[in-house]
Amino acid sequence: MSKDKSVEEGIVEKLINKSENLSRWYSEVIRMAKLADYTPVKGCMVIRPYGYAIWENIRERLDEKFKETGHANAYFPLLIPESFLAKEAEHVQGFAPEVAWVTHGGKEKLEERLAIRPTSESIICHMYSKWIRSHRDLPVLINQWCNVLRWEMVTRPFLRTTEFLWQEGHTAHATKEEAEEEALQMLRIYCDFIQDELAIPVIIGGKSEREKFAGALRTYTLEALMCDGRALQAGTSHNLGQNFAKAFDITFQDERGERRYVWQTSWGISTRLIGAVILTHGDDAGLIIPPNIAPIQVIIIPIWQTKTRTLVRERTEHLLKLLKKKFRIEADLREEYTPGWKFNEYEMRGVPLRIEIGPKDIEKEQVILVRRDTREEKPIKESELKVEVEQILQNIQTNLFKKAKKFREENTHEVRGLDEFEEILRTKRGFLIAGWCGKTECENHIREKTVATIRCIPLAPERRGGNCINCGERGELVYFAQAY
RNA sequence: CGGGGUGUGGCGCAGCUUGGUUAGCGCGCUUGCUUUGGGAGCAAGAGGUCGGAGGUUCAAAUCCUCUCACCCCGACCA
Repeated sequence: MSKDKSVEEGIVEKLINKSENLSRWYSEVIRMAKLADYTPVKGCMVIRPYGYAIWENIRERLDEKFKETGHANAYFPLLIPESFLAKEAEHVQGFAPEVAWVTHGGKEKLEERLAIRPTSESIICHMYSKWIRSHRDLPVLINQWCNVLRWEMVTRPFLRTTEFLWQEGHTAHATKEEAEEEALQMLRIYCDFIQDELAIPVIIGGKSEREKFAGALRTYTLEALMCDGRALQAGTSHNLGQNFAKAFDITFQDERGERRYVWQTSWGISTRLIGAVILTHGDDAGLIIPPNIAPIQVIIIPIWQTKTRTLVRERTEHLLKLLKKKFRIEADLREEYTPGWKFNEYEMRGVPLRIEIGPKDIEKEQVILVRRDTREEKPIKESELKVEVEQILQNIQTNLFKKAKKFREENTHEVRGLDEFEEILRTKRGFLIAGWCGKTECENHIREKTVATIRCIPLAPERRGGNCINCGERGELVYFAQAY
């Protein structure tokens, strides 16, 4: 918030413009909209009821899709013995810098340190090795919703916190093909979910060797472009191959009685998605939450005078009752705030649709609908309200997606030379499509020179083939970007 | 982890350079009355050991040392 302006106008609780200072806008809007708050512990935020309701909606809708595809929820412990974590070499190495340790129980020093889970592969694999004996035990399709802890240098609410909430799926299969199919299936589920429910367009594809999950055979990713032109990983799905099976000795007897290692996957999304929603859809007035996950989809603001209060209140309560079964709807009947104040408040908090009702509307048997994304206002007859609200919410949902997609398209550049590559990164950022030969040394070189990394090797490229932007050798077209 | 910045009632800040009475201001909050179609008005109130610890001094929000947190810009990660 600019100091001079606030002093002049005598307004303080006014949000900074999104375009003026994105970082500041981001933290202010989170605080002002009561999504989350800071705590005395670095990197550990409180997710407040309004923010948590978004998470609950995300969880509910995704959980349903997991169940539809045969997965069951379970819960594994928070603490993991050090020796478990150490079993898969690449895995430990990958996570070592960000693991927090429990060293004491009360006053007793522990014989073996316990890691606070940064992810649960190791403890889950340990259990799988006990549970899996026969091909008849397969596949194992388990998911858990939990918290994990990663000791981060730099933290930001939702986008990178020390503790965060997520979901991690862990599956074991008899064949390589089945595991690969599972990893891809979950990638598609995430993709549909993020695009349809969160209205965020994503590019799906594989990670390079350098960027893949520590211990995985292959990592698939969903990459979204944020409004500052940087890429955010919105979810991942790993084909773990037999790496963990070998480290944890997870074997089964096949139909011919032969002992074989299982093939595994793991996949996850986190509360980071809420950060992606905030950055993708918000504007100068505050949040815009896609209707499908909005805690409040519709807010009714009554407009009354002393003489008309009872009348308007009755109409409001009637409307509320009428729409409550179908929508997540609330009415703000507080008398101590003016309608104008409430308009701003609910816009800031990202409620997709507002219904205004006052004496003039009651006379005409109508209400005023105002949508958050376009601010378009229109009077609607009460008899058509239910249908209209549903249509507008749906329209907002698709409009948000279209807008975000348009932004992504405008900020995706195909480049041929490193100079052009650098120039675009320096000025406008965004996704850069360029050829890459597949060698890590070229990847590293590009990264050192330009700060961009390979975000994604697309599964469905528009065109195949391209010469490596670094060495010129024949390769594939991949997405580069500066990462969050 | 490097470079820069900020910590003063709930929020945003002033005061600090040049130590000196009861630490101010705006918003918010409480109570009352009047208001209410885009952030209402008046009146009366409540709320602060100045991020923390040490030091200098007759005297510290102010000077010094250390520390913690947060923000911004970079290197690593969902």
